[in-house]
Amino acid sequence: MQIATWNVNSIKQRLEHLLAFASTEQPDVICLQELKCQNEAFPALEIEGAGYNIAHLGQKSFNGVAILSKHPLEDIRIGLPGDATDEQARYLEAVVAPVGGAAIRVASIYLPNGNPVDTPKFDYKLSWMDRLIQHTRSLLALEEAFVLAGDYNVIPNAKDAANPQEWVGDALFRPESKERFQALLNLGLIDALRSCTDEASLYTFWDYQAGSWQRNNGIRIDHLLLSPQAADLLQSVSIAKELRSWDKPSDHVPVIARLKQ
DNA sequence: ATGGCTTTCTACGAAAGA
Repeated sequence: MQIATWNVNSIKQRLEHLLAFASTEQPDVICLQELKCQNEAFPALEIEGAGYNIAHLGQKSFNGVAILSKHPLEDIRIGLPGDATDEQARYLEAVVAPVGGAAIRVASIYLPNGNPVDTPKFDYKLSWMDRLIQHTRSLLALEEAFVLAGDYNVIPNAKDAANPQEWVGDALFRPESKERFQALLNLGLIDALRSCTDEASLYTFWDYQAGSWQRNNGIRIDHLLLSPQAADLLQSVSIAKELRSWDKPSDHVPVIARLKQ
C-alpha cells in the first residue's frame, strides 16, 4: 500500500497536477493539506473519476485537509480533540479498509505555521502540537497500524534545511517546535523518511520567492509519522521532487511511503 | 529586507503562508 501526503496550496489551482500525480504514482491513499476551499466547492467528481473515495474538511480561504483513498473509508473523524473552540480545518482521520485486507488508520494533518513567534499564532501552534501529542497517546493505546501524514511546519533537525541559519528564530525551527516534534517520536512514532536514510538535502518545500527552487534552498517539513505496527510494514519512502518543476506548482511536493500488504 | 511569490476574497489592496 502506498500512502502519500501533499500540501497542494489550493486544490482548485492544483487539480490537474493532482490528477497527473494520481495517474502516474497510483497511491492507494493521498492526504492533502491547504485545500483553501469550502466543502461544497471541493472538486469531488473529478477525483472520484480517478478512482478515489473522499473524506474532506474544508473552510473558506485557508487551511483544509482531505483523505483520498482507493479503498473504503470508515470511522471518519473530523478535527483534533482537545479544544472545542478550534474552528480551523487542520485535522482529519479515517480508517482505510481494503476489501479482504488489513485496515490502517490514517490522519491528514496541517499543523499551524506559528509565525510570527511573538504573537498568539505561535501559542496556537504549540498548544495544537500538545493536543496532537495527547491524541497520539490515545491512538497508540489501540495498538494499531496508523500513519499521521501531513505538513507539520516543523524542520526537525539542521540537516533538514539547506540553510538552517536562515531559520533560527522562525516558528518552524524554534526549540519549542522541535521539542514537541521530538516528543511525538519519543512516544514511539517513527519518522518514515528518517527511518530509511540519514541523507541530507532531502526537502519537501521550496519557497516561491528568491529563487529558492533554482538554488535548492529547501526544507523538509512534510512528514509521515508511523505507529510501531505501521513501521513494521514500511518498505520505502520517496519524495516526488520533480513536481516542484512543473508549471504553476505547489510550493510543497508529495512524500510517499510504501507499506507491505 | 520592512518576504523578493502565490492564493484568496462581497478583491482592485491586504492577509496568510513559511
